[in-house]
Amino acid sequence: MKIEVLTKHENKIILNEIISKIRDLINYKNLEPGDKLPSERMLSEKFGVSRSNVREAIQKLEFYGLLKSKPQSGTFVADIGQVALNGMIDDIIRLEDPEFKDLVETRILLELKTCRLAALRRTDEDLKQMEEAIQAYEKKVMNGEDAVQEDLLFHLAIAEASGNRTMNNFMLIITPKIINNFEKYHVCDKDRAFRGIQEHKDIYEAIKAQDPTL
Amino acid sequence: MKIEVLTKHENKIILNEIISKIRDLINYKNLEPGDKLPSERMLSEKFGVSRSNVREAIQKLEFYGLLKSKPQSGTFVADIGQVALNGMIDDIIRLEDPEFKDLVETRILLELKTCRLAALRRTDEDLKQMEEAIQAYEKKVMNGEDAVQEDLLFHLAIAEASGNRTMNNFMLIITPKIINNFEKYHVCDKDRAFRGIQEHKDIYEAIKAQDPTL
DNA sequence: CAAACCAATCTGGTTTACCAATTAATAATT
DNA sequence: AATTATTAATTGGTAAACCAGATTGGTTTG
Repeated sequence: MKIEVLTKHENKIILNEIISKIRDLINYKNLEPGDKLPSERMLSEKFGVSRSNVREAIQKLEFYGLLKSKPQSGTFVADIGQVALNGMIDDIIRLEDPEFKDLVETRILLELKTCRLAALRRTDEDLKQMEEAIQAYEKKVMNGEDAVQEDLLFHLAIAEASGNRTMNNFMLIITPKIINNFEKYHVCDKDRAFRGIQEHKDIYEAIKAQDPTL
Repeated sequence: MKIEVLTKHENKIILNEIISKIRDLINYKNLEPGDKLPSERMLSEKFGVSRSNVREAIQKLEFYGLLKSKPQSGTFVADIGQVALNGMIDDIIRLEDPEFKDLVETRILLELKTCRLAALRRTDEDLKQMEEAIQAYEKKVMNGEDAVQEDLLFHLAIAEASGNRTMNNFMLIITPKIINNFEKYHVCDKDRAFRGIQEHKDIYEAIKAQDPTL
């Protein structure tokens, strides 16, 4: 078989095609939750693609909880009905890379919520971490240096203190994407950074006092 | 080399170990944003693990936007400073699977927000999708059947109508996990399902009227 | 007749070998 | 000596080979 190196985009296209074909197969064969998919080898042959690609597609669907593969056994349809499975796969295929405004919008939403949760649930250990992050931030700003990283770490510390692992994970996913887009525009002026110090301290005090009214 | 089949958990452990070693290496070598990491082969040799494992670790860090690998060229540190990079990697390693309450908490937060956004931004096409989802839901409930899937699709339709790809993606990630945990307890009784119909219709009308006060 | 056993086969996971694009080093040319 | 051509080595990606656990159908045994 001819070996070819694909770009990230091309790879995404054929990945979606395979996912789409897997969906069609599940429908055509009327596979129900718990049923076994054909083996990766058979799928790769049937679809005319390499097993690596089939594995990639399966792993993606597994990430979204639609399939479940067991070692030395097979890949199985998750405990989700056909209707939901079709809807979700369509959504997954349709899903494109997020725009910057989507990221910011989501980040604001998550930060508000994690702050409130952190105020209710923070441990002393969490407080200590946040305190360190603030001090690092303040030090950088006072020296006139860029403190985007320290700012970020403070917010991640809050997310961790919220005790909600899902939101913490989402914050981790969002943050670097924001940073990358952020640095392009370089929005952070000096005044903003100085105001940031007081803001951070206010948030810290509120969380310390366990007062969720931010 | 001895071949060994690992459980998902064991695999996760060694993955985190490799990630941790990559972080140490970046610190030790003082790699800055844009600098190139040693090749996958060298890393696998240095760490005493297989290249597959190294690739897995790199892909995970790439998912979180900390590394960037270019075909036939190398793997590079993303445009994120050392401080942030260390903080994020520590967070990623520490991150564990979410608990059920975390999922529900996040889902509620996202649904409220996506509803509000959908009310502001929905297109006619979105409305049509939502309408279909409601009808399917109503039909199932009226027949006394389980309608969890249709309920789910309605909420996903809202997420899509919100126009925020990040939140849409997050909803996709959360939903199946919720379903799996949900069906264990089987919380959905008949009365709740019937009330759901009216609730859905109310939400639909509010979004149709572009009124974000849900 | 049912249960236990066994070997052949199948499966997802893992390692190995190989590919082509890229990069560096070297040679050739002006 | 500087610049361009050319060759060799390196790299992430991909396909193929291999592994051991699981499955299955048939056989034997109680």
